[in-house]
Parts: sequence; structure tokens; C-alpha cells
Amino acid sequence: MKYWLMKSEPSVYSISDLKKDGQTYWECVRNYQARNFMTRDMQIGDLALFYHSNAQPSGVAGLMKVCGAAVADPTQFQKKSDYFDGKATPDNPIWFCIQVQFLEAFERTISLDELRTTPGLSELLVLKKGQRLSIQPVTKTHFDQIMEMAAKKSQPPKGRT
DNA sequence: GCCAACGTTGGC
DNA sequence: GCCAACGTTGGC
Repeated sequence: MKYWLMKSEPSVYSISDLKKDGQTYWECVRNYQARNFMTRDMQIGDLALFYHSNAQPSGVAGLMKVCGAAVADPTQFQKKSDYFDGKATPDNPIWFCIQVQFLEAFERTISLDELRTTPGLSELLVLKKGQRLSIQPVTKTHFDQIMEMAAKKSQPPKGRT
């Protein structure tokens, strides 16, 4: 069992959308490294943190489970799509998406600020400078720690009275 | 909207 | 295969 962090802009697709849909195909990934994680390393049953990027605040917003193996991303064939790729054909797709299932929407987003100020998470990839990968592996230790933070009702990053 | 950091493209 | 130019990501 592996653990992941997957980014999405909530204005495009948020944890609430996933909650409503139940499950979805993780479409529109156009980065080879992220694609390779999906096609080579992800397995059904893996758990993934749903990360809101370009959000207020940005951070981890929920939990989902990989529930379907990688299939060709249909958006690469759609001429009108921003994600159309003229080099891809149905016989020779370039981009793939796995299927994810909603598990949980956290009561609050665990913000970047909170992640940054939590001891033990300094090696979390999403906190590293310039780390833009939209799909990132997460260690079990980090995953467990973030889930613990999510379970606490409120854990402001700095002392508040 | 700015811009740093990174990925991709394409000329050579 | 190098690398400059360009495009994208994503925090702020």
C-alpha cells in the first residue's frame, strides 16, 4: 500500500465535487512524471490526500482511495479541450488517468502554513521549494501524521488564545 | 498580477 | 545532446 498527495485547484475540481460524485477519473494530468506515478506505481487501494492548490487556504482538504487502474485520459482526444494532444491516438494514448473514490472531506483544510510549522513534516515534498508535481508520493509516516492532524478539530499553526 | 522554479520545445 | 526561449505551476 502506497500513499500519495494529489493536487487540484478547487475552482476546477474540489473535495466537495468528489464527495458529490463519489468517484471520478483523475483527468488532465499532463506531466510525464505524474503520469508515470499513475501508470507504474499506483495500485488499487492506495490512499491519496486531496490537496487544494491556488486556494484560500491551499492545503490538504480530504482523503480518497485509488479505485481504478490507469486508463487512457479521454480529454487528450477532445479537440475542443484545453487538454487536447494531437500526438495521441486511441491506439496510442499518451496520457492516462486513474480512478479515485471519495473517502473523507476534512473538517478544515490543513493549510500549507500548518503543514510547514508541524515538526516532522519538513521533508514532505509539497513543502519543498519549487516542487510543482501534481502527484507526489507521501511516506506512511507523513501520511499518518497528516491524518492525525485532520482528526483534531482545530489545530492552529501558532498559539491562539 | 507578480514572479521563482521548473518542464518542454526546438534550433543547431 | 546542449541550451536558450518559452510555457506552466502555484504561492503570495
